[in-house]
Amino acid sequence: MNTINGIMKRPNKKNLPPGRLKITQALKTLLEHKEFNGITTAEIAKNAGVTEALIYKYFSDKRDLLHEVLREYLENYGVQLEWDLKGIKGAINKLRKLIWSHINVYATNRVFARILLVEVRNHPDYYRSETYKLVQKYSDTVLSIIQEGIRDQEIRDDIPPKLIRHGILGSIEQVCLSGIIFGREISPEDLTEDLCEFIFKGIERKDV
Amino acid sequence: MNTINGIMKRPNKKNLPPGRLKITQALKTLLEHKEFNGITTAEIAKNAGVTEALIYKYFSDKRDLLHEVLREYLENYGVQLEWDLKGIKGAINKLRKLIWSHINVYATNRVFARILLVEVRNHPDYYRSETYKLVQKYSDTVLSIIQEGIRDQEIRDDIPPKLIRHGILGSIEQVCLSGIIFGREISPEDLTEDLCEFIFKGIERKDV
Amino acid sequence: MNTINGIMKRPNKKNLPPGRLKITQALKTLLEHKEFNGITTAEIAKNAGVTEALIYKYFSDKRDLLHEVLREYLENYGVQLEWDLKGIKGAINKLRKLIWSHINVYATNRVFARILLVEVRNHPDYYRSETYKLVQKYSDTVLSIIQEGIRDQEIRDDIPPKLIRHGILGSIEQVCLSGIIFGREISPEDLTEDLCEFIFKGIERKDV
Amino acid sequence: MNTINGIMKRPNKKNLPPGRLKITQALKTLLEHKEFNGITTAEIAKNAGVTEALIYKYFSDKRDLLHEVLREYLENYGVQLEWDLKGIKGAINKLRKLIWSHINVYATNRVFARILLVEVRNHPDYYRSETYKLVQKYSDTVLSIIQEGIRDQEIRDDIPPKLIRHGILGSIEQVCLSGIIFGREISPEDLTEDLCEFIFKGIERKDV
DNA sequence: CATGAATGAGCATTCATTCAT
DNA sequence: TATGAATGAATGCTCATTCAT
Repeated sequence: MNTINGIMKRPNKKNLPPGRLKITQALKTLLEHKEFNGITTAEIAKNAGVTEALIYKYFSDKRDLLHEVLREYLENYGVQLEWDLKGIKGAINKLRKLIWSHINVYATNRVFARILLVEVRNHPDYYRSETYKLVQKYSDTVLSIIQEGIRDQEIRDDIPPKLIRHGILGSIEQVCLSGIIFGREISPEDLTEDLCEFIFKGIERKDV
Repeated sequence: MNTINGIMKRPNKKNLPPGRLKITQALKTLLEHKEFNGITTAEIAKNAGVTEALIYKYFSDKRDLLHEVLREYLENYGVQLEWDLKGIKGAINKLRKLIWSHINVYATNRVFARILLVEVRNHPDYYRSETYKLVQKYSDTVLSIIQEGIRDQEIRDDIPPKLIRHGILGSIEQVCLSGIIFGREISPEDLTEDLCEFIFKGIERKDV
Repeated sequence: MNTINGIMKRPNKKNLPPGRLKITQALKTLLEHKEFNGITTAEIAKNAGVTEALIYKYFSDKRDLLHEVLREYLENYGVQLEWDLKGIKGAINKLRKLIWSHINVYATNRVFARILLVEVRNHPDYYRSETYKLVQKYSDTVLSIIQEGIRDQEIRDDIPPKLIRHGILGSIEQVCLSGIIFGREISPEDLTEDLCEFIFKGIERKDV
Repeated sequence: MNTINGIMKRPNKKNLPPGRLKITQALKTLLEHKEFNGITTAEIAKNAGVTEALIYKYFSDKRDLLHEVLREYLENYGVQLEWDLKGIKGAINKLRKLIWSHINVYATNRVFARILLVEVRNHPDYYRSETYKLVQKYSDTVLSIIQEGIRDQEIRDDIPPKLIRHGILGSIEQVCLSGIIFGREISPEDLTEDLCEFIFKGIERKDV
């Protein structure tokens, strides 16, 4: 089977031009130790072994390149999540797994986490990008699990589903953020445990 | 009495040159909406209504200006804290008030909080600055309250005091950080409550 | 034959980018009337008909540009000297020709002389530059002629060869310096005559 | 007697304002280790213990300050020379003493020498300054000694006196310049000896 | 006699971006 | 598919100089 650790290889990754791949890879590598604004196009090109001009052949500008890198991460996470949720029954169980998956991908992909939480957030062009739609799609996934839970009477129906979603995603960010910014360890298991205890106490339906 | 909200006006603030005052004020204002690296000296000067050169008459460079602004905040908070702790008895009670004071100053001075938590932390020159000594002084204050608590048998003596301090200050940062970065509300009362419950359960001495 | 005054045209000169050529040429021209520190990058760029940024594409900084210009001169002189020494027999005769060549290149290339004698000398980065190695190579050439002279019993063997070299090169500088700084005429023939009389009287071996 | 090493104290030196004295002294000190263009007004003021503004109370600009410092040296040298020539008989003997005096003042006052030989020469405002008149006066002194020598038939009358003067002063500069620029020792006795031998052979009248 | 406050013009250097080939 | 050459608009910072007091 064409998988690595349960992650499907994207088939189109193969036929992307080599220069393009080198560029995105170079940015990822550089982002491990520097913040995006501190990285120059010259640096990216040099690390990629291509010329600066090539960046502008494949990406409309420097931020667009960042969005594309983010998109790769998001797509991988999308595939991963789909895999992770397979065979799980019940909305609460699905949410628990999703929370773990989310925290885990932040814990193991600091670059991904940092791009999403600190690099793109304050820039309006991000919200207009194609990449942002992937985040919205993910957001929709979370919402539909919650709605499934309400329908199946696992989750209280007196809190607006979107508020629940906001609570969940906000909490995840909150517990991960300082770990990401200050480079501290993030323990997916522990954080998931703490978070679920806290969240589910509030949203789970107390059967009559 | 010469006070505002219990904060003594620094008498020397009056005889600082007007240009200097305008510059620090301009930076504070700009920091409300932009991050430090995105603010240019030209912008600061224009907002202050002075020339760029004047910045370098009063500050050795752009970062030094940032440190000076931070110092003003720190000095004010130092005075405020001293006031706040007056008349409070018992280490636990003092710590509770200190935690509230700390969270409150972050909640009401977002610029202060952002400088301290995100702008200066990664830059080594900060740790060599005079300003950093104020932070250390504050850190010492926290430590001496903890030691007082241990001595008076309010606080467990089997955890190293510095570890307790690290836990307290780290928790404060953790709960405030996402509020600060994403510009969300911070409720000093609620956060203090949550935090104290969590912290004091761990450190308070169970009387035999 | 592809020569000018016996100097081989460097073949790689042709395929240097035009902008780079324009920049070095512009600096050479400006150095005829101004000292290096008084020349701004803006001036260089304007004279070259390029933008200031291009200077930094080809040279790491302003002084590096100066070193590159100096290197061109040194390389040309190196080629010239090799040519000039061809077919000359005897160390004393070679030294005489070398002295004339040296003085002559100063006399005809004031810019070259001024860079070498007044612009780079006091700056430590020069001594770390690649260009400086060319000067050392030249220095080695002089030394080996002296050693040849000692071996062939043309030159006294009771003075350390390096001291002899120091005397020769120091004298050349001394007699040329005021001409260069005050823009006076330099007569290679006369100066060589005077210098050789003085130098050779001291170092030539009196046959027993 | 009101002298130091034979140099008359200028009586007006006493009633110059202290700030002015501090400024000129500061520049002299700084010139020992840095070139004039590399010295800032801020530096001068700081070293003098006064404010930058005061410089502009006493001097019209930075170069004017330099000229004033030069003037002090020139005035001192003028007084010294007058003293040195006292009681000497014969133009040739006077010239010899003058040459020694000139070289000696360069040897013992590097700052003076450097100002005169490298700092002011290329700047047209120097030639319009009051200070330049002192140099011309000195030049006149030399000329009149030469004319005295011609009149007394000590010196050849078939070379224009001004050409002789040019030769003498030019030679002095020539032999001192490299010592000054490269910071080498200057030996007044030896250089005077060499120079006089060379010069006097050319200009002395061979009696029939 | 001296200062404190402020400035205008300029400096070397950087960087994302463009375009003809 | 990729490059080499070039740029325009800043950027942080410096410095001689002015002027009211």
